[in-house]
Amino acid sequence: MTDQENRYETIIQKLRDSGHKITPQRLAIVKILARSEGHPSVENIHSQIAKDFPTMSLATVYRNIVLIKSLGEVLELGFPDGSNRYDGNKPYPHPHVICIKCKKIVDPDLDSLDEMKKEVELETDFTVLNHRLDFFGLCSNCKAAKD
Amino acid sequence: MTDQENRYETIIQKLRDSGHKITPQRLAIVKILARSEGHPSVENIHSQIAKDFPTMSLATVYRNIVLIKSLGEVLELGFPDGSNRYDGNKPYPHPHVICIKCKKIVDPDLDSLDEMKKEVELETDFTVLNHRLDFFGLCSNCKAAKD
DNA sequence: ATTCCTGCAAAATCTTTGCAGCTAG
DNA sequence: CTAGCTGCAAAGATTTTGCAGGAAT
Repeated sequence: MTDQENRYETIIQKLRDSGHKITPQRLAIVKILARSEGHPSVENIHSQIAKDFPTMSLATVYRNIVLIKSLGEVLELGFPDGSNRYDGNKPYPHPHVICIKCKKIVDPDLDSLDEMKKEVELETDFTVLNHRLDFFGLCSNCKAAKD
Repeated sequence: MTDQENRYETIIQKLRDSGHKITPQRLAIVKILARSEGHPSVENIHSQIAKDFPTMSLATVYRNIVLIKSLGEVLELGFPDGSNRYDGNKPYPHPHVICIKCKKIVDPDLDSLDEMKKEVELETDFTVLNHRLDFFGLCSNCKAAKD
């Protein structure tokens, strides 16, 4: 079973377990979130579904994202320009590297993350529960481009 | 000269140099941003000024923040709940540690930051230009509190 | 004197909510 | 059946913008 099928099943199961109905709209949203290809926005999710399901409403996308967020099965990525994008494939906090030109998002594996977290707790006497680590820059393609 | 007086002079000078007028409203906003005590929000800045200057408008606060941001002299901190707060005292990217209970924000010095940036560039082949590093948790006071 | 700035109100986003009808279980 | 869900439209919340009068230089 692929990672994405696995995520899909997990989210659907959590919805069932918490007594929520599995509607076609909900299913379509979960399917896209489980894949989270390119970290979709609300608009993006809505328009993907609206192709085959013209009455799909934005409100339903918003409501379902709130619901799935409350189950801890999707991560909301708010960006400096105010836009939000979502990750239901890796719904736990993790670092992102974002190309400011083509908007590509890469998830790096950073060995130094644990160390940094320890350093934060040591220096500030906080208990760290969560984090948000984003690096912005140019991807290899956009660096090479002429314009 | 204190750090904050220094920031105040720097911002005012940048405004003059770029041909902008120094109005009383602008001055009041810069004064608060230079200090950035507790990392104020737009509402917060506006209401502080409105005490002594009742006609002060929110639009003017927004317009001046856009201007000062464009000069690189204030950092905008967008939070997961959609709120924004500002730092004109340290306007360059730096890590934050935020208490989810009392909303206190601490700026830690992290030796591991350089290493992490290198690790990101090595692993992703991006050129990193900017970052946004926030840790969320409980500060020592809130950890100790009973409720 | 000019040019830029401000206050006000309207507009533009983005997200949430009330309601009446519909549907999954 | 019936609790929960959806679509629509209206309401919120936050930020931006057009305009005419006013202030800084």
